[in-house]
Amino acid sequence: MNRHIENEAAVPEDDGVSDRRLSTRVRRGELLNENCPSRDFLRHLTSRWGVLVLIALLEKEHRFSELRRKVGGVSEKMLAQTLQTLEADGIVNRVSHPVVPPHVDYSLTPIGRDAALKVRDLADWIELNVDRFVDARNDSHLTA
Amino acid sequence: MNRHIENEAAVPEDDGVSDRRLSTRVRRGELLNENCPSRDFLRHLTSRWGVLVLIALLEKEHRFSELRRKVGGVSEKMLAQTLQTLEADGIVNRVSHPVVPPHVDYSLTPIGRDAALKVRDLADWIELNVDRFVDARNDSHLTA
DNA sequence: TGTGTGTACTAACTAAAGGAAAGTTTGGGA
DNA sequence: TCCCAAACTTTCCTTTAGTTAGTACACACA
Repeated sequence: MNRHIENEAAVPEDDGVSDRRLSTRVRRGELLNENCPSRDFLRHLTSRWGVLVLIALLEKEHRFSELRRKVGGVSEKMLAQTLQTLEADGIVNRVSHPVVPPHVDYSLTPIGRDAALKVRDLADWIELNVDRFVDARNDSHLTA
Repeated sequence: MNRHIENEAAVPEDDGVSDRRLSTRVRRGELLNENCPSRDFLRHLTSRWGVLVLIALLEKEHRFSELRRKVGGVSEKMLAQTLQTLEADGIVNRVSHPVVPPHVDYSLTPIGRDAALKVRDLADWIELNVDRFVDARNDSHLTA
């Protein structure tokens, strides 16, 4: 059965498959539409470990185990998975030097750097305002 | 209370439990540290549905089912959970009118609005650059 | 009178994701 | 000889996300 909630407002005649007309289909605010392709990139860029990896890579390129040590709390599995996702998105570069022991360098692509700067802006703002957040959280508990 | 950010690099002796000395423990860039309290807010603000809820609430306050319809793809359970988390963080206000059928309004708190603006900046930038992202993703597949 | 609708949830359950720890491969050092 | 290091992968278990069904109450329609 058709469980999808159709958006009666838009998409007059679209088969939902045409990737070439993205620029005409997707306009600002389209993120709220379930099928918006930006959602994937947003999800990857704002993923739990993705954010932290991007911030680390802004400073300089890193090796895998360097990132592992730098990004506190990340497991090897999740770091590998996060890096693979970001690489597939064209956000990070992976350069493997075929030596023993292995040596792999991760760095940001041009668009990856732009995106990482945006992500870091948000992260920095949160850190600078963390006290306001803590206060707001406490207030909400008192009110509740 | 001195909440200023310390520049000191070390903090050599810390039991990891003292919440009162956060201001001395946490400095800019501390997000990469596993215990940084900003991480929770970052996680909540950048959560899959949190981002979209914040963007929707920037436009105007919404009722629960209004959000449900607006944020495409969200389930009632996840919407409720997301809203509860954001409320507990002091990011959204919940106002329940005791009528039948139920009527509950969700809106942004002051800090929630500030945060939502930052989040929307990032989201807008991604939407505006989605074509670049798609190209970068395709390139990475060709290279790989 | 009965059936159906809308609202804001919660409970129960299943599928998916996350996380801890061990295994893999290859060469070099103690 | 045994162990280690790097960059993963695999296994196993826990946590989270998602789906479905259900609730209370009022109103609309037939």
